[in-house]
Amino acid sequence: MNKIRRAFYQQNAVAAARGLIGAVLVHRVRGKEYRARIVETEAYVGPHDLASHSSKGRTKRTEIMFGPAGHAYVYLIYGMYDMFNIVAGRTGSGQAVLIRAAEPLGGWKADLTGPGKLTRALKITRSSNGLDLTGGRLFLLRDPNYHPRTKKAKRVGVDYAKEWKDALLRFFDAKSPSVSKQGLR
DNA sequence: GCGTCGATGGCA
DNA sequence: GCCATCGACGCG
Repeated sequence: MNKIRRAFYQQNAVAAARGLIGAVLVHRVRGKEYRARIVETEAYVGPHDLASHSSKGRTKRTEIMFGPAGHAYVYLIYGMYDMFNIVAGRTGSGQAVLIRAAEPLGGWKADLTGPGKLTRALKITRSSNGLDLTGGRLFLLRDPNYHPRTKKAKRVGVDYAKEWKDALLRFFDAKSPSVSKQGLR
């Protein structure tokens, strides 16, 4: 398995979100290594996408989304969950991919069937906001031997986003039992 | 197996 | 006053 390089993340968010289904997420923290296969993602395609945080413009929080691709965008939601995203596309385009669900690998048991549960189990927190994902701490691997059955659907929890709320920008592996609860449609 | 609701904090 | 969520409830 090869580490995913910056050129991959520099694709637009839709291509990156689709391409990350089946990839392996690796987090090395406090002497442990957690691995999980990504089975669900969502694309946030830029400031014109009313569901995207970048639609609020450049603020302290969204600044990272407008930076170079391949960096982590981690933010707090509902006062208690960290959401893990990957900045995508050209620098300044305000795109990102939300990692929504995964399956634990390597004999490790965990429930990763939702974006909040995933970050909690993998110990990904806001302290990793801005981290370069081409480094050795938090990164992704492409698995040439795994072939997901990728389907697309509406994004979850974005009913406020007007004409963008029904866009088919969520991708999931129909072979996986670990898609988030809201996920199977 | 559903729908509803409360927890909880950063942000604009 | 929102939220890119989750788990606990109450139902019958």
